[in-house]
Amino acid sequence: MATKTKPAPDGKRQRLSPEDRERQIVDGAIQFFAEVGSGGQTRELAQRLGITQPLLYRYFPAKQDLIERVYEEVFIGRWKGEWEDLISDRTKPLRERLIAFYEDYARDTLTYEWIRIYMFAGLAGEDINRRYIQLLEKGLLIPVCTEVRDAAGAPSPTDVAISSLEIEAAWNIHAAIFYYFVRKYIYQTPVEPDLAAYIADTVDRTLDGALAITRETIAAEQQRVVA
Amino acid sequence: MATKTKPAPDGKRQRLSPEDRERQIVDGAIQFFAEVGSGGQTRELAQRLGITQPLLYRYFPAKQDLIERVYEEVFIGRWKGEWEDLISDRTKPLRERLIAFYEDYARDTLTYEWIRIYMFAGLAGEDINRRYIQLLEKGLLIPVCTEVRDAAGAPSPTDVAISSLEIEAAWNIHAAIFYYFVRKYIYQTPVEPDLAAYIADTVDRTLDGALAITRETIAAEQQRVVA
DNA sequence: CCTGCTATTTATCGATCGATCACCAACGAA
DNA sequence: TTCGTTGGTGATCGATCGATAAATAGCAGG
Repeated sequence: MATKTKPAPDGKRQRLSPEDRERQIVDGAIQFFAEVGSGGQTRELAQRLGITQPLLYRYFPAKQDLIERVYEEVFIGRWKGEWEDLISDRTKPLRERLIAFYEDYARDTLTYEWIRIYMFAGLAGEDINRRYIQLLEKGLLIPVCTEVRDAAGAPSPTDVAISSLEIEAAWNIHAAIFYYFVRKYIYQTPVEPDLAAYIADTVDRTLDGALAITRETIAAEQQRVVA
Repeated sequence: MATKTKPAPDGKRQRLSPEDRERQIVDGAIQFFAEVGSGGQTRELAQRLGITQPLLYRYFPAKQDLIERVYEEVFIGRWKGEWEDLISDRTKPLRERLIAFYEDYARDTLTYEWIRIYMFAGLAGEDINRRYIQLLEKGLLIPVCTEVRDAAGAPSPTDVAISSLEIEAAWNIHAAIFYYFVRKYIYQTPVEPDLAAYIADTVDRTLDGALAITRETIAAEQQRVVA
């Protein structure tokens, strides 16, 4: 991910293979657009890469194409299908699974570049955010709700559909972790330095709430069925 | 707040008092910059206001001055000192106080314009966010921690200093509410439509966690004192 | 109705930005 | 060494943007 860009040793031009150059441009663009947003100037990006601005247009016919490549690489490329298995692995306590997941997720996804590009894209009205949220619901929130049901001794979602408040409870856990990185990388404010402790404590605090709301949902449901 | 802008009834120019025109420009700028960010063009802002672009420069010598006026108006202007009293009013249960506060806070502060301008400003590296967070810590997070201490039957902060994990627990509550509006106004994704129910449920879920971490903090502290 | 003040517009400057094109030079094949 | 392919650069175009200055028009006071 971190391609070391030599700033053209002397004044000479350096000729790279198209694959290497493209990689270098995309990596540089991720850093650059994370810093200043997709409104950043192609000339400044080129300067940081140690190349001239027209060269960008040899690899990407328009600036927008480069931006979309960045979105693709950052958002779609970093999702791991195995996370769903990790969440659903009932040989370990749910608490431990959530902590393990969020430590992994924070390392792979909740980085400086990811958080900032994600927020820039959201503000720009890109639909990449909505696409990602669909991925998140299907691959994380619903599995979490399913496991919370199990941990609460409640019926599985195949018997009683997941309520919107249960999804919101899963969002609460996610929001608490996510917002930590918003504070760190967007507001650039000091945060609790021990990330592992923060994740563990936050999961502890928010998971109990999710278990409670699930029990309430099920109790209300059973009340409804009886009536 | 919502100044009705007549788009110049016919082609004629309309002459307003400086106060009215300035108010109209600032209100329009809040809407406009919330939508597109402070990078939005002065010509487009002027067009939306039904005035010409140079007129903006009669009221604000530079674009940056208008932007800072918007920050001032939105962030500093909307904070209510009475919120701290509401949080600290021990004649009502803490749960009810928090719900009442967040309903008020959501109505006054967590609006489309506020959330978006706040996030745009954060990404732009403005220090307005850090200033606001200082306000938030002093006027909300610390008072909440203080009340959580009381509700948990724990010593007051004057006896045992508030730990960073307790502050983070207060942040968890705040993040859960805040992120709901990020989803609504930045990602523009469907959210639970019943805001009052969402706030009440979220406070219920996150407050118990905060009480628990406070009890743990105090227990660890007392352990330390004994040893 | 006239006159002076000033809110508002018209016209335009200089800088910047995305994009294009003709030209240059690095490297492999012969 | 020569030469062709192609990665890379210099120069520049047209559009856009913040900002300025001169011209215009609405309105109050006489």
